[in-house]
Amino acid sequence: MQQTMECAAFFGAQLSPEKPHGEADASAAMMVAGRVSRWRRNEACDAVIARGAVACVLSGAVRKFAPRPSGQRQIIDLALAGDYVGFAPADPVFFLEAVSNDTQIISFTREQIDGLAARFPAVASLMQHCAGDAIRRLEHHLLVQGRITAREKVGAYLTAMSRRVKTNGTNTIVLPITRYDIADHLGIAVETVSRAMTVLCRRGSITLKTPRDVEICDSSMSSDSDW
Amino acid sequence: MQQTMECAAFFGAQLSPEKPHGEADASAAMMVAGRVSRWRRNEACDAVIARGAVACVLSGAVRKFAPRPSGQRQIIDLALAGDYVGFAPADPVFFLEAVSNDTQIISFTREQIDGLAARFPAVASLMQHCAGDAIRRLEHHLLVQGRITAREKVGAYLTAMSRRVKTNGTNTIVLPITRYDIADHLGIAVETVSRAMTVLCRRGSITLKTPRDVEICDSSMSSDSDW
DNA sequence: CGGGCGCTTGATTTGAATCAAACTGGGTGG
DNA sequence: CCACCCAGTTTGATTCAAATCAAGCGCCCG
Repeated sequence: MQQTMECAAFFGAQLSPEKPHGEADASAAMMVAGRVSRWRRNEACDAVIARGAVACVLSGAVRKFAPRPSGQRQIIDLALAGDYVGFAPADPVFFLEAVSNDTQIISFTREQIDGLAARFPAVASLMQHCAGDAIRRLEHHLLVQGRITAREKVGAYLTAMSRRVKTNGTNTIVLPITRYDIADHLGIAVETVSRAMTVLCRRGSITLKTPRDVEICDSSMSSDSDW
Repeated sequence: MQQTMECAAFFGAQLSPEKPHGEADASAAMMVAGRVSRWRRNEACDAVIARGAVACVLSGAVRKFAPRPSGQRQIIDLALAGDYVGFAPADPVFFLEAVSNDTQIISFTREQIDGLAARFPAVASLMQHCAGDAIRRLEHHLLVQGRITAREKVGAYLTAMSRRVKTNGTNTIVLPITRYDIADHLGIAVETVSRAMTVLCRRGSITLKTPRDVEICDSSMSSDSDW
C-alpha cells in the first residue's frame, strides 16, 4: 500500500467484501470520478474535503486536527491508507495535513459520491460502511482519551496502531507519526509520551529498536487495570 | 418534544429540510416500520441497537457509555430528543441507558433502514445526514475532552448544551444529566465539576438558580484562552 | 560542518484526583 | 404529618500524576 498502488485492486477489495458482482464497474467508476492528489509531509490538504466531500487515503497518512491558541494541535483523527475522511459537514475548525512524504489521496465531491452511490449499490454500501468505520475510530479514540493514566493512553495507542498498520507477520510496527503528533493525538505532553515509552520498555511490554520501530511484546499493556 | 409527541410531524420536519415532496409517505413508513419503546431513568436499553440497527430518541435522553473496572463510566455520547444513535457496528464494549424517566426511543433494524432508504430517497439522505451529525457530535466531544483545564471542559459542555437543549428564548437551560454524568462524560471527577461550576458562578459567567437550572451569562467561558 | 528537529531525561510546579465530611431536597414509611 | 433516608451536590484538606521548565543527545538534511 505504501508503494504506488493498483487503484483498481484497491477499491475492488473494499467494494467486494461479500458480493462478487458489479464491483469491477463500480471500482472503475470510482477511479474515473475521483481526483488523485499527492502531498508532502506537513502540507495542508484540507481543500480536498470541502462541503460534504469524501476522501480516501491511498498511501501515507493524514491527520485531521484543530489548532489551539497555545500552538498545540488537537489531533482528532489519523487516517491511514484505506481510511476515509470527511463524512461530517466540513467544519472550519479542522485542518487536514499529510503526515508523511508521498501521501496520496483520492477525493470525491458530494455530487460525485451521490451519483456513484445511485448507480452502484456497492458504492452506497461502501460509503455507509466507511462512515461507520469513522464513527468507530472516533469512539475508540474517545475511549483512549478518557483513559486515566498517560501510560494507558500510550499503551492503547500502540496496540491500536499494531492492529491498523501492516505488520508483515511480525509484531513489530513502524509508528507513522512523531512523538509530538502522538502527544497531540492523546492530549498529553511530548515528554510524557517519551517517559511512558521508557517505562513500557523497562517493563518489557515493548522494545524500541529505533524510536520509530516498536516491537509489541505484551499487548495487555493498554490496561494497568483493564476495561 | 418532551411531552408525548406527534411522530408524523417529528419525522416530517427531519425529512423535509429542503424537499417538499414525498416526505409524508416516508414519514408514515418510518412510523410503521419502527418499534417504539419507553424506558425509565437508568434502565439499560442497549438491546435496541444490535447489529447495525439505528435508533432515534423521541423524548428524554440516552447515554452511550463503556463501563470501567473502577466503576466509572466513560460516557462517549449523549443523545437528546431528535438525535440518532447506532450507526457504527454495535460494539460489545458500549451500553445504552435512559437518562431520564419516560425516555422514548424508536428503533429500526438494519434491514428496515435499508428497505426504507431504497424506497424513499429522503430516508436515505436523512440517514447520511444523521451519521454525519453523529460524527460531528463525536468530533466536538473529542475536542472538549482534549481541552486542557477542567473549567474549560465544563464551560464547553455548558455552551454545547445551551445550543442543543431548547431554551424558550431565554439563555437558561435545564441540564439533562447529573453532575456524576457530566463528570463521566468529560472524564473528570464529580468534585471537579462542582468546583468548576462554583468558579464559573463567582466569575459571573453563569448563574445557578437550582443545581440543574443554569443561566448562561457569558458564553465565552468555554475558553480561558479560546480556540 | 553546522543547525535544527526529534527524542530523552531531570527538577520543579500545579491542577485535578482522592479522601473526608457536611448540606440540600424530594420521597418513603412509621 | 413528621422523621428519616438517600441521592445529588458542595466544600475542604491532602496527595499525586502530569505539565512545565530546562538541558543534553543523536541524527538527518542542507
